[in-house]
Amino acid sequence: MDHMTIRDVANRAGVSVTTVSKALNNYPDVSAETRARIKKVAIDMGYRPNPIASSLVRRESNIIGYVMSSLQSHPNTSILGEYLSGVFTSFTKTDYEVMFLPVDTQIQRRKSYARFVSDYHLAGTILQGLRMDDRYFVEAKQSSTPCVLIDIASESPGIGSVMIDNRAASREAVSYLVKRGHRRIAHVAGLATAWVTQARLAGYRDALEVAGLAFDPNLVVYADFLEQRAFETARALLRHRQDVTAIFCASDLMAMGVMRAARDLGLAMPDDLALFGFDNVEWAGYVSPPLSTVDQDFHALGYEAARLLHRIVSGRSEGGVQLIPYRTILRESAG
Amino acid sequence: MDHMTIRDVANRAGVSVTTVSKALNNYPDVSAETRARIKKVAIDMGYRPNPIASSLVRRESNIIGYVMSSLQSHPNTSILGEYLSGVFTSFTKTDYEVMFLPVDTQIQRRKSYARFVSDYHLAGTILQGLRMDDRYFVEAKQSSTPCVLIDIASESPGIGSVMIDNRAASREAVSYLVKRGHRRIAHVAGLATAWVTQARLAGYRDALEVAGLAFDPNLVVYADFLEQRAFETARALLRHRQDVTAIFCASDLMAMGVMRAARDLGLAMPDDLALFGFDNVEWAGYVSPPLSTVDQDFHALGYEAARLLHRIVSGRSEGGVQLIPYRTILRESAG
DNA sequence: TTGTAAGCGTTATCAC
DNA sequence: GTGATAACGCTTACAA
Repeated sequence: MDHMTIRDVANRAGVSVTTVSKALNNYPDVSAETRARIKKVAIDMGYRPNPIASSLVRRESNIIGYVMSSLQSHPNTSILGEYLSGVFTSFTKTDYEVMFLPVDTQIQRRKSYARFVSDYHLAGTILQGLRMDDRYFVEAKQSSTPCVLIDIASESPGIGSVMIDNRAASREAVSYLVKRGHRRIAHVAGLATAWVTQARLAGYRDALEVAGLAFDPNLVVYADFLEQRAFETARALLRHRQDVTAIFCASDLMAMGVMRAARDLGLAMPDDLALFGFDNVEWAGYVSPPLSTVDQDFHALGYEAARLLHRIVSGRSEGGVQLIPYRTILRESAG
Repeated sequence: MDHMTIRDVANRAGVSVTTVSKALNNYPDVSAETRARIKKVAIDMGYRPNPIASSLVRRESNIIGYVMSSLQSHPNTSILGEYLSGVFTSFTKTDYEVMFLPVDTQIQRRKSYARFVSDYHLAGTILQGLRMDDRYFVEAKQSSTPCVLIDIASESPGIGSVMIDNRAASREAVSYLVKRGHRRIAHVAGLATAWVTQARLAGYRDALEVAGLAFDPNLVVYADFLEQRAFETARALLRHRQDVTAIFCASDLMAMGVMRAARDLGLAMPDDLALFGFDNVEWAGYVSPPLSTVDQDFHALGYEAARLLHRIVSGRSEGGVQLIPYRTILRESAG
């Protein structure tokens, strides 16, 4: 016998398959006594229900989809492991499995989001790394399958969002630079189509406004979260605008590019140029000078995303935006 | 109608379900004409076979499992995205989906490898980041389900392995240090239970032997692939053994720890201490001094692992060890 | 070459 | 409370 089926359990327990199914799924219309006996038999036999057969008839699986964009080109892949770790830590209490659905221009998927979801009757999805203009993001919003977005705030009902308060975090970082006496603070922004890019830019402007400093559009450059582009744009900026004494970067990796540019131009850090990053990636404290940054707990983001999704799936939540705590990390780079 | 079934196609095409199934699965006993007609109808209707129903009867799914260890604590998670990207790029030509099976002491999975595989009738698995003493590694070897190991060489028949030639790569790196005149070269090794740790250590010894240098066990320390442990062990080593002028690290992250130790002790790099890393992670060229290292193409590793698995699953390969090219990257840290 | 019918292992419906 | 029976959507002997 390859593996036990519900029939085997039924035979052994001397009841019908129906009763076994009901007992194991905790239906109310089974006597406590029978239920206990059946459960014992099932455990003794090492019976495990076949999730595929179950999915077929229930038209819903216990699989959730982890949709992620830019697997290949995105520089912050180091974070992926943390996200996933959080997701699994959360799901370890449940019986969910996680299926992977990468969305990448490189990896041309034939399947649409809708098809992926319906093919496997996914219970829900978590979407991470998507940009505002991603096809899958639009599809997910229209789909009736529960989903939780990481790092995108969505007003749509029934959709969950998990993120830190990017705007407040950015405001804090830039305010710190202001407090250190900087008056010309540039901002190396990320990818324009990323939701967080807008939020962090807004926080940057907030801080300037609070300090009574004028916002200068020329001091904002977009480097698409790429080290090389940050290097290039920052170098160009620092060459033309020697009044700039501090830079707030929307990611640590871009901060690396700025550091490289500073080195290239012979600027000492933090004396000639103060720097603030974002993310607090694993090596942020090891570069020289150690990088001041905003710590995001990616594990917690993944954990809460999974938890929220689970609540939505089981009807215990309506979705909405959930904020995760962040921390401002002060190291030498910001002076 | 929620979604098309094979019946709808059969009705529309004026044939039986059986014939549709045969036509769509390219069975020989269907006339070319009927097959063409059926396929056209299916496409016109936007029909997609239900993989769950198919799996139930075929007792095999088109899902492969991506088993990975140490999701949380492992420092090299930055590499995960590259691996996955490669896997998906390879599978994009097929109809496989990827299910995630993290194995972590933190994330206590109730399921065994065998159960995971049989519950979903996985077509095969890719195992990455496992250690030699991992329970799942042992189980996978015993299982009859095809699997491919990344970074573990296995002699078992029917099992595939994909990796770079770690031993040769290490020998090359250390030989370079020898060529630069170093005579006392230490080795910061990784986790003792990782397969690559042994291979890299062997390459280190090879290089010493070729150069006629004595192997000194005291010059080998294990830092478990952790930055902090590398920092501590390297600092202790460098304090007691001031004759050491070069260090070969089994990972770039550990090399960061060594850099920190050198800074701590006031050693200039590469003049007082030359350094060689391993992996060529994204930021390896951005630290100061830029790190000499061994470039692993993690994307290619993932790609080839998936390709090999696909060949094994379809009976076109027996498994075996497949080596991926690597490159030695010389930067300032090695002098 | 095509179709009939019997499953795959569950859950849902509705009698008893 | 419990149990036949009919699905779920597909594949596959076996007939025709």
